[in-house]
Amino acid sequence: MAETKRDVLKRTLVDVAETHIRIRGLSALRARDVTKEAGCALGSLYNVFEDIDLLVLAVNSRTLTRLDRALATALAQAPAPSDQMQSLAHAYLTFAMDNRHLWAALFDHRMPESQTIPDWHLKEHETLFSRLMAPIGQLSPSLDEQTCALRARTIFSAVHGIVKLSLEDRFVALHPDALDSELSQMVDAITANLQTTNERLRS
Amino acid sequence: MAETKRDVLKRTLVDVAETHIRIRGLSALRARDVTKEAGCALGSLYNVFEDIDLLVLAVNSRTLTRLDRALATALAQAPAPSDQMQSLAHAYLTFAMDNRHLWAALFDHRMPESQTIPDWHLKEHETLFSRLMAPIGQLSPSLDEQTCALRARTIFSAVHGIVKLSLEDRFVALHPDALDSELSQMVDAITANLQTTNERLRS
DNA sequence: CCTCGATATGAACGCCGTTCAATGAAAGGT
DNA sequence: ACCTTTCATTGAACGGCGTTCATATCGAGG
Repeated sequence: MAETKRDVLKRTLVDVAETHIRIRGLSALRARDVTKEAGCALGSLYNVFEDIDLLVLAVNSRTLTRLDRALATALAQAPAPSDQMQSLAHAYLTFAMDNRHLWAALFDHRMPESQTIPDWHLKEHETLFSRLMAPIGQLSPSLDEQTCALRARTIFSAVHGIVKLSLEDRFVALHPDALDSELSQMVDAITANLQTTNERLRS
Repeated sequence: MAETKRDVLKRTLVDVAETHIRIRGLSALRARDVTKEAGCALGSLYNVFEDIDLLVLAVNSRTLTRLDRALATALAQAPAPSDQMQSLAHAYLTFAMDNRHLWAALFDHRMPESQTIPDWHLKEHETLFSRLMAPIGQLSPSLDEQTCALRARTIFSAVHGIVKLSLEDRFVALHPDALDSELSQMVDAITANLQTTNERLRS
């Protein structure tokens, strides 16, 4: 099936919105700006997307895909599981710094008034967590899959918290080297804990 | 100096806004709703606050005060530094769950267009971090004060990340017991790491 | 009782996301 | 070639938002 004109417009709108968010941030995104730059009428946006939030989700979907590729690369480049943990965390930090606004949009965007995020998009987020499961499983082979998934989510959240608060305007900016070293230290603590947990379970 | 009418109105507006955020969340806060419920005209809000963001900061300031008191209590109730770390983390989780919208507002609120957060409010946030410094200093006496403050910020961020992502609508809700146990595990990992760090530095 | 500075008011403004009647374009039938 | 039917496109208009400001109201001092 060929690409319809509708598909072309849809892609153009996502392209324009992505560029806007990358440069000016999510909070500066305006339906009028996007449609003007895409060369279509204001109303056309609503022929293609239900509302502007679904346009944002389309941009976030792209960002998640790129982020996941970065994590997969980081995973492949490290040999031992403890190296993989470090590699994943620092790849996450690097991606966040290189894509500040697009990455922030992943977590800052809110659906309006009790409208829920579509399932396909939630699953894209879960993919991020699951990247951690391989090294966790190797460091703690005694963990069953469900516990492993839970642990992956927790560790992701901790690393995410460190990166997020560091990059917010709310707080005094940290020296990049200090941030890097703090993150390494935290991942070390987590990795060591996974290993001792495994030893406790084996005995 | 007596409390002027202006002060009374100011307190009433913060009271009303606080209740609104507690019940309906920050994103549902409207200048018209607040002033109507406070029994004053729409414009009166702007005689007392520069804009609605400073009203939100006033509410957040109250929340930070209550949160800090909860952390101080948690700290006082635990004897050993490792217990204090656990106590602080769980007090944070409890406060977040008991004050979901007000607590979320602390981190979800954004100043408009490159306007910066006032210094007095930034300092209130820093107070939170510094609550961690006592137990960290005891677990790792070799750390100098600056490193200690840095570490406090990192550990706060990690715990915060776990609590924040768990309570977001974005992801599937976790069973409260599982969340509690994951948080304990993470704090254990961090505490153990602080101790081994200290031993490495002493040798 | 009047005067005048300070305070309170809410209609009006500009901007926002969203809607929808009107217009235009494309496809098919005769 | 022409009409008809269907569907996409358009942008003025709508309701809701934070914010402003000319005007009305108040209250203390003369």
